[in-house]
Amino acid sequence: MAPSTAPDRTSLTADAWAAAALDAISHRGLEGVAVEPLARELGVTKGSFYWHFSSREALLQRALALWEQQETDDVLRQVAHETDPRRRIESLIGRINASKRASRIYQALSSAAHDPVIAACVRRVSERRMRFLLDCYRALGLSDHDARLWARMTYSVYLGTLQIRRDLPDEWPAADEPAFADYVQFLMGALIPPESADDGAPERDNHNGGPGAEEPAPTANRAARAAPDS
Amino acid sequence: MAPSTAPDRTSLTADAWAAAALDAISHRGLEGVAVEPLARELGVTKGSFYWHFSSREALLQRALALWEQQETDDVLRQVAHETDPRRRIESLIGRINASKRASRIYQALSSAAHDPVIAACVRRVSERRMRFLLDCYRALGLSDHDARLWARMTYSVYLGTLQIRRDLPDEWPAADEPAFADYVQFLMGALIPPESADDGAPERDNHNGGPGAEEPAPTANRAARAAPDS
DNA sequence: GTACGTCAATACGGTAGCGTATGGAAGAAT
DNA sequence: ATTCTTCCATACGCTACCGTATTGACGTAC
Repeated sequence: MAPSTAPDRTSLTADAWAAAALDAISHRGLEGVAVEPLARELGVTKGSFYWHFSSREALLQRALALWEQQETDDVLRQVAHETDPRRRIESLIGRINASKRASRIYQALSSAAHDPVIAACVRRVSERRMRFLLDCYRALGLSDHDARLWARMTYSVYLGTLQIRRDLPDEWPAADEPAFADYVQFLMGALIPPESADDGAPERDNHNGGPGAEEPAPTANRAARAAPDS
Repeated sequence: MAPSTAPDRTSLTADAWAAAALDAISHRGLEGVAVEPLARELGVTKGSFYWHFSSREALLQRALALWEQQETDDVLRQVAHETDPRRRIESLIGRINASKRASRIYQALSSAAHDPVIAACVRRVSERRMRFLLDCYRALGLSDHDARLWARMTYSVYLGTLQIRRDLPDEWPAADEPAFADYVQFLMGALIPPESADDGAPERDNHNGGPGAEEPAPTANRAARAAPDS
């Protein structure tokens, strides 16, 4: 009878709970992750929850793991196919208007850094993003020092834009307005160092000639780790 | 009884409660603003609170008003004396390392935008900051359109830097390290349009690899330090 | 069928926090 | 001194949530 009511009545996986928890975070913040309200949303009761999880804390940890994985997978899928570092940066800048949900989760977690578990998770994600940018700028031929300056600035712009989009929605143009493409273009000019005419090679080959031809050598090029969100 | 840390036992003003609430926000987030814990911290009981305020909501509103006022006064006090727009921007950039407490409050409030009252307050403060930056860039001779591009980017860098400082403390240099002044100098080169005031496009002839190579902007040298205050 | 594992409903106890009711101490006003 | 106002303590009920215990429905193995 009624084999397909609104939710699948068959069962509930732990990941379904974790996904619901992430949703709650994005909508109501971290404190919105409460067992009983979540159970109501899922059409079950606490009895179900405490079969899958030992505590609310366990749910949070699973949700964090899910988020961390999604966050890295997403970027890998969308940016990794691009090999030219300049285009990688451009692609990242162009994705500045991506998922509101992802940015809400990120900001909620970041502002809940009292919890050391959350803080460590946020830190790992941030480090991966930063390292990705750093590698992009190094691949442009910048020194480690200069690449760090540029990466810091670009990542700041990225994070700050998420904030502006939330705090000043009027200030942020819709993705289909010309002002949006306009601003993205402006950023691409401002956040990518000039060609530096004397240094002709746009992509300076790696000093380690080894895996130059081998495309996915993971040891030499860690630029395939992760980066900003979707 | 038990005046543990009570500075003055005579009485308690509503603003003292509001200040304590802001402190709680900066340390434990918005949900850290709870009547009974705050009362314990202040060495009194709920009886006192509900004499001064009608509800927790009223306390939050008062705290928000206090924050909004402090936030605007702060900037006015520190930047208004500067009249040259270029130096104003430089001064703002130099204050990027200012109060950790203020940035924590800001981020906690921003990530609690479910509450429309908080959202409106955050929005007013953000609008003010943005307008201030906009006026700075306009005063440099940029068109309204271009000034908006630059202001957005600079405010993004500011907000994003607060995030990085929290999420990646290792990535952020201490205020007394040379790397800090270094980065601030880099930002001043990147976030202030070149002197040629007739163009607004983000084309630059400055800095291709950081501030070390050539002499940066002519008026950039001080305002490169600020102290974290809490 | 019976037995067992899976998943969930129900009922219960416990805690933290909000808000109210009431009374009381201390100074000011009379 | 008596009253009034200010400020706070105590005690209470209420709700939301956490976590546990117990039971039951349902499928599958035997």
